Amino acid sequence: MTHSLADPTLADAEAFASDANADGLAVSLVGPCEATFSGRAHRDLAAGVRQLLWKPDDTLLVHGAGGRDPDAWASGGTVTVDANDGLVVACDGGSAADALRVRFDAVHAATAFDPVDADATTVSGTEADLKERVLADPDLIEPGFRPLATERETPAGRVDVYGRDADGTVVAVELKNVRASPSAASQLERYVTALRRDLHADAEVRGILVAPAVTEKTRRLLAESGLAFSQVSPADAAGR
Amino acid sequence: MTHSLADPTLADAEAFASDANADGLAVSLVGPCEATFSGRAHRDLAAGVRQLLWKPDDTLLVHGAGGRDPDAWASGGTVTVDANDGLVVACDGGSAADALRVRFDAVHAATAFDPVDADATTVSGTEADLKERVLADPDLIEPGFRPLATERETPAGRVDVYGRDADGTVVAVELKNVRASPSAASQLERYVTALRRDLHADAEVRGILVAPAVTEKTRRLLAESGLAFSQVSPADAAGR
DNA sequence: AGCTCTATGTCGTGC
DNA sequence: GCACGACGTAGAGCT
Repeated sequence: MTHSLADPTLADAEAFASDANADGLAVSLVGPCEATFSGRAHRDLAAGVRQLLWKPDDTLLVHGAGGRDPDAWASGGTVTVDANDGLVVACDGGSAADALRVRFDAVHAATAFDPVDADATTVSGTEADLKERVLADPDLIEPGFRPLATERETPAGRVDVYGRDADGTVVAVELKNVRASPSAASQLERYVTALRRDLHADAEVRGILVAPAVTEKTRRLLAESGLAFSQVSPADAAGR
Repeated sequence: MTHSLADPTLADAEAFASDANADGLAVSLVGPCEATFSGRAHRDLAAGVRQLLWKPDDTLLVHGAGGRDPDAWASGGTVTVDANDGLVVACDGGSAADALRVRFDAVHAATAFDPVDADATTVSGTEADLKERVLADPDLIEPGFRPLATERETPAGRVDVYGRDADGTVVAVELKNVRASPSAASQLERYVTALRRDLHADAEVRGILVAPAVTEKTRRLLAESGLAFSQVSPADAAGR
């Protein structure tokens, strides 16, 4: 399934890579290369040793020395390989004008393998879990709060949780499972304003930001807008 | 500089990887593995063939069949390798509670190489370029607009460009080099509100969103908030 | 270290 | 297919 070449000629590397891709395999090429990307932005990668990963879905990743993100990448286009002048792996970005071109002077190592699909990966602990948690125990948000709907539509977007507080006042809740930034405060304010407009002119609408924490500036923005903050962590059961 | 092993024993792979890392090299391991991540969220990768890239800065990337983003990753911690029970490459996330553990049943291919630094990469066509462009020719935003400051601080965050229009009215400009979403409108509204509060109570403050395009909902939100939109593309010279 | 914001963000979801 | 918002966002720039 997995096979490799050490120091292949460029012609051999070209055949190796295109055969592997035709077989639905992922290909890793390591060697000195330069690259350019042209699309929404422009990117130039000066000569240096990098790894190119060509996935079966025709995603190209060019990785250098550091960082989680590739130095250059392309996806959603058609990939071509050509060994006429160096080994050129190129991706024309399909509908977008994005184009990536990687040119290897030499290939030190080539590996092809049959990678597992993304559905072998499961994730938990996301905002969806936080929502489940507060719906199961609405008092976490505020004693007496009762949810009426989730993802309620407003002209300004969907409110995460919509309900009423102990006094029967309408409440819009915005959930964040990370420390909340100013954008979360203005997002909530947008919803509250839209709800006030949508309901009767004299309708009172409260807004509560639910998150494990807020930044200082965010706390101030909430206060200025008359919005509340309720501390709830996504995981632990000792909320509020 | 670049060297490889084909189908090494796990002990050999361990020695290969730790030696290479000690020499400041990047290491690629391909083979059947499973992995778990525990931190801000949880992630489980069922058994399957993947590529692990261990960069010299101790970033770990686990890539499967598709997508630009790794199936799992870790950075900012200490990486350890151990071949006692499978080949385990683990990263304790340092200050964060993030921990990634990858366990290989076998290693089909191992490659070590000396990757080029990120400073070999240059980028252009970003929002910074758009800012330069409108500062060089402020009439692109609106005839008569005159910039007074960039990144002006307000209690709600930094205004991209701050100036006055042809009538002398204060203007806050928010730049986007992509099609603008509702979040851009509320970001601009935050700044305008903060400026009105900061300046005299009777101060008039206008807000202009500068972007190549806006979505329909964004256009409506701008109108409701009394904010303007000015179409300027990051690249082409035919603005306004 | 903390905070704010950009990004070729990418990715999922709902229309 | 477009739009919208979350993301273990990552990464840069500034205080």
